[in-house]
Amino acid sequence: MVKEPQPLFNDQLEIDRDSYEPAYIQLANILRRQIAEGVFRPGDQLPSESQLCHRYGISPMTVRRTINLLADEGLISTAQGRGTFVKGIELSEATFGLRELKDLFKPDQQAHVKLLDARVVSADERTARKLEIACGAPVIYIRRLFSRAEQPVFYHRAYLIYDPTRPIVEAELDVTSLQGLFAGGNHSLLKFGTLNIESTLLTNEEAELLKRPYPCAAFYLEHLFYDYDDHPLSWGWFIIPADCLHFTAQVGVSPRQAIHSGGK
Amino acid sequence: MVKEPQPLFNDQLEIDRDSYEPAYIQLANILRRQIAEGVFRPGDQLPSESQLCHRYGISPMTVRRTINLLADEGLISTAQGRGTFVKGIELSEATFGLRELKDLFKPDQQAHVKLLDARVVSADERTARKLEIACGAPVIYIRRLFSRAEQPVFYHRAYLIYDPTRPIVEAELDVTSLQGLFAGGNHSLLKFGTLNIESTLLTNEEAELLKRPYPCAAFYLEHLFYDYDDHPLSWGWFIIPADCLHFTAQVGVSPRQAIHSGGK
DNA sequence: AGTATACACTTCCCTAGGGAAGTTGTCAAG
DNA sequence: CTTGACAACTTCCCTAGGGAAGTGTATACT
Repeated sequence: MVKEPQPLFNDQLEIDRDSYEPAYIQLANILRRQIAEGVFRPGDQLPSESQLCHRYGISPMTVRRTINLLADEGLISTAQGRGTFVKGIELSEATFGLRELKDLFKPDQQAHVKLLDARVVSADERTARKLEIACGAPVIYIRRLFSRAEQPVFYHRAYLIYDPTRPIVEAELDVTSLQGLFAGGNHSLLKFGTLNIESTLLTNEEAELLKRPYPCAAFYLEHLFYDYDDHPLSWGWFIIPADCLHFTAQVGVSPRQAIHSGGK
Repeated sequence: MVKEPQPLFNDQLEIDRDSYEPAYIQLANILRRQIAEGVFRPGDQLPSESQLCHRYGISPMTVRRTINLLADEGLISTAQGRGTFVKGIELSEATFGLRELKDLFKPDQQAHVKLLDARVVSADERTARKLEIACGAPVIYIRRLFSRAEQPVFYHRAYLIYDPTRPIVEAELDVTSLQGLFAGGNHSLLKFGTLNIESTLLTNEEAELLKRPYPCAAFYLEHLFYDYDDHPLSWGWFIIPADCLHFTAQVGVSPRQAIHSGGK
């Protein structure tokens, strides 16, 4: 029985039904902050769903949704019949995305794409295996260099299925296709893709193109895209010098997460 | 108007109420497969929630849950008042995890940790800034080399807050702490952490320790952990040669995802 | 003592709606 | 022709439960 406290700065203890924020998000924020403040520590059991219902005066379905949300975030874990528990931070659960990379593609006045090559070649063994075609079959080969403010930012090589009946060629050659791939809104033929990130050294050719000294570290980002028939459509890779890109991730509850909305 | 087709292998068209699989997951699989098969293409509008209710004979709440699930996956997007639409694949939505890294830490007979250094030093400027302490204040410095089958796998350096009143020292020095950090189950003092991944060259010292030729590309994984008082506790970085680690991710609907359960 | 059962507890999934809020198209009034 | 009201959609959030399934404990029985 807590006596009605002063509504401190952002220190919510009850669900405000008149708020524009949904109840399930408000509850998520309350629990998140309690975990962040150490009210519940890793390994501790959280109040049961029915307890939370009574405590905050909301229906089970809404509580359930909050629990699912926090479980998705990796903050808590649930075990049927036992309870829900606070998880300790796990490095292996950290995830990072390609948002930093997306910024590189952002088109503005300073951005410039130079198409170095675009021709039909015959597939070598590695390309043929990736694209699931016969060795020696014709494929489209493109090379391009992306610069920003006269400074080379990354180098892209790709092999595309050669199929005159399809307009994929122009779409892929187009500068905007890449940018659309990152920014979304491209209603393309691509259904599925796999990505692979490695760390690598620039080759001499790459170092020259990217105007970097040798040796120079870089990210190697490989992509392989499939169409709606589950056939490979394009395979290629980006070479991005180390000074142009880095990835960040977080684990656990950040202080900011607990204060701001933090919804999905 | 499709005429009732033969129930092909795994080609579910209705919700099976006797299945062990929840209805919302079955519906997610149905929609996922329809998207994968091109029944709904990027940009297309999906049937409305009430239509799905009638079509599959389930309640709105269950449909809602499916929609949320697929939206979380990034497969569809919803717009209030307009409808729900199939999204094209977006590279910027790809997420990479650190599971590959977790495997490196997996302790077995072949794994071996060599503690190269563990002593108290005074913080230089960079360390002091990261750990939010005074320049010159004492900190614990540790260096260790992790090998597998006699082959060096990564090199770790870290600076820890020097606080004799806390047992963090032993916990961090312990080999298992690292592994626990990845595998979970550590109910530690750590509340929050930030990670930073870059591509780098091995220094001469690192190359020698890791038994790699120079030059050699590597991942640089920096970590900064905070305790429950929001004070930095440890700062350090892993150096992982390029041949020991790579990250993978997928975008769009993979054929397997559409067939298997794929629920969370 | 050891075993089986019942009970209290948990999470989990689901029903069958109602109402708020946003979008779009229609249609009448100006 | 333009504008504004309105209806018909949509997604979104929520209620107030019920039942299934898993877990742990206390109790009764062999």
